[in-house]
Amino acid sequence: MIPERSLEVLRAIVQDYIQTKEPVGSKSLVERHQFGVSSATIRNEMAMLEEEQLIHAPHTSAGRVPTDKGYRLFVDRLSEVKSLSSSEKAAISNFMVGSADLDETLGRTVRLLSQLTNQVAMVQYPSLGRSKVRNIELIQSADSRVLLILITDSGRIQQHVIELNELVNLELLGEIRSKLNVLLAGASLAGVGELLRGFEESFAQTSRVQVALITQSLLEQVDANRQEKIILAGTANLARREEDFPGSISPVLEAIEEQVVLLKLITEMQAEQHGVSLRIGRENDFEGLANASVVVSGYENQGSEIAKLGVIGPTRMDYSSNIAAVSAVARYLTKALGN
Amino acid sequence: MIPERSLEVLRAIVQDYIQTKEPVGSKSLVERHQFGVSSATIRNEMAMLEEEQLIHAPHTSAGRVPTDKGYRLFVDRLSEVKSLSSSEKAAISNFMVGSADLDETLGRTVRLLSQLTNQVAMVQYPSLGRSKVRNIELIQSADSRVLLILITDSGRIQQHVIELNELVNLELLGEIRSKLNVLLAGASLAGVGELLRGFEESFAQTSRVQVALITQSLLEQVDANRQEKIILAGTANLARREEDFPGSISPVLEAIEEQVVLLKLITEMQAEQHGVSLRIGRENDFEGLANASVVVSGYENQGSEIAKLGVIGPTRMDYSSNIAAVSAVARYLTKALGN
DNA sequence: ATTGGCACTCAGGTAGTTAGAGTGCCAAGT
DNA sequence: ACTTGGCACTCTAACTACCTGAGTGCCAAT
Repeated sequence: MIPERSLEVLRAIVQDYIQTKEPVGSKSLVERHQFGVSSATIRNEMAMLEEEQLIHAPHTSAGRVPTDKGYRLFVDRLSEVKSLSSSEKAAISNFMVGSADLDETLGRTVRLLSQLTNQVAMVQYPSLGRSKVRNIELIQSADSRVLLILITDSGRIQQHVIELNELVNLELLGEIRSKLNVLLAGASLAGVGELLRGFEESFAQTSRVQVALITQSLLEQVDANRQEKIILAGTANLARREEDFPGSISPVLEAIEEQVVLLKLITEMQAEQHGVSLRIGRENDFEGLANASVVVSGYENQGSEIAKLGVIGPTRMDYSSNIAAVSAVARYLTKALGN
Repeated sequence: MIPERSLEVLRAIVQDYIQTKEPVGSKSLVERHQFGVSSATIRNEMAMLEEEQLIHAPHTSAGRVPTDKGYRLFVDRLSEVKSLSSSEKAAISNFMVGSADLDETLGRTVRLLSQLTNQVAMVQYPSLGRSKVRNIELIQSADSRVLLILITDSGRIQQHVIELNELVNLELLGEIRSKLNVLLAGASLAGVGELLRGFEESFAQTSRVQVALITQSLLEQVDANRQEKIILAGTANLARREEDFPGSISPVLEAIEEQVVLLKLITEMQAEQHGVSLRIGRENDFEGLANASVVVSGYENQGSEIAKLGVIGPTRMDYSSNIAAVSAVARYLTKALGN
């Protein structure tokens, strides 16, 4: 086991490095912190820590910088979650006021999070996996087009335009609509496919083509929910931290622009402590994020997690405050969705 | 007037500079182009061009770089719009295939444009100013909530959730819905406010609160359309061109993240030639875009312009191809919306 | 008007030097 | 068994000096 004092030294190194952005040496360390010992002793400690791969010297005569492993140990065992300042809490409450609309709520949330952390913030749209159908509507939107609207019990609304290639028959549309609702109301999205099997056979031969087009589109809607969506804010914060990314920020920008990558990342991450999950540097198995850390928390509706939100920043980020912010915003969002 | 040959020299300078990213000197100029004259003559020409503020020397013994004014003259009088390669045309056609949904069409368009140009692409959502109401739907989305859907003749669908604070009365809802449609179908959005005046008075006293809530939300919907929306793609392309932005890319990122700035910019720009409008460097009166150029074109539906799209990149961009791409994509989008 | 020639300028690269921060290790002290 | 002062050593970053080459402006000759 690593002795207590070594851990203290590690903590000090991480804190100083985050603050000063300079590799930290033994001398400045004893100056800034009250260890009861001399720099030589600290040097010995640092040699141990280096042995353990927790810190690393960029070159022979430079100070030490935490490794990914060092940061990991720091967040797991050494850091306390800062509580938010009252002005931050006020900002959160203000942001959340008055929006019934899911799109708007999530939009506000992501901007809030990016302002709070000064990092790139992301919010995943609620997964519909566990949702249920509340209502299905079919509305004529042009001569030969129908608008399909799917409302789920989590309040998510999904719409899609269907091209029927022939004039819309309003009577038929009404019939399809009510039959669909009778059949599917309350059903889980996962079960929709099964329930729809053979659905068009309850219609007259001549209508079946149209019915099939509609049910097919409905299935696509349900399926489209598996490939979820993420919204981002604060991309400019990345550029402002440019010097924190050796090389260039462009691989990071590319990674976060690629929804697929982000989604994969986010869904792989499982909550650790404080309901927050994080990946540090190369723990992200995506190359472009080798110098980035990701802090993520789930948010809930009706008691179960429906999606995630979080921030992305340089490995040298202030983990304490970012974890606090992500976790707080997730809680507030959960609360906001509760109404 | 500036003599013909001087203009030839300017064109050569712009072309070489765009290609090599190096200030271009008199000697390399005569090597790369067949002017029938010596480098000394070119030097004289260049002195004239510098007099006219069309080019500029970063320092005494360096080559010349075009100024904003120089680029402007180049695009206005010297550049020919490249026609797209057949592979580019193919890419456009492919991208446009099969999407009836406005959201999806615009999403594809913006990604297409960013791939085609290797710049940051933007697409503005259609302005509803000149649109007309096609259909209004009211759907119960929870016990005390109603989903208001507004469909316009440009195919745009807008939705909003209304909290009624009491149980939804389905019969009343149906009544409101049909009366609204009778009243507003075909009306221009601008006229909706006028038409709704006194609308709730045709309902029983007890219902008026709910009716008012709904009409109010409808008006907000219409109003919300004045503050338009822009979607972006290819932000990572900025970072890849980092060296083209003296200082840092972060002001540029900030500018394009700020929808308000972009919208102001876009709406101020009026079509010049080839239906394309551009702002070069400091012609953008926004400071953060001092080293950026913006290429914009309008796209149409039913014969009139409904919104704009374009790209943003460094002033040292390939104007010919970008203008060609923007203009082509705008035309294709217009065509796609025609269906 | 064009051109070859020439003196001049200046950024950027190379090389050498220095200062300072930091290290590892050892022998002595507690 | 730790701790510590001391010391030799290392390496980067910063500064200097120097040089090279690309490019210029100007002038006298064509």
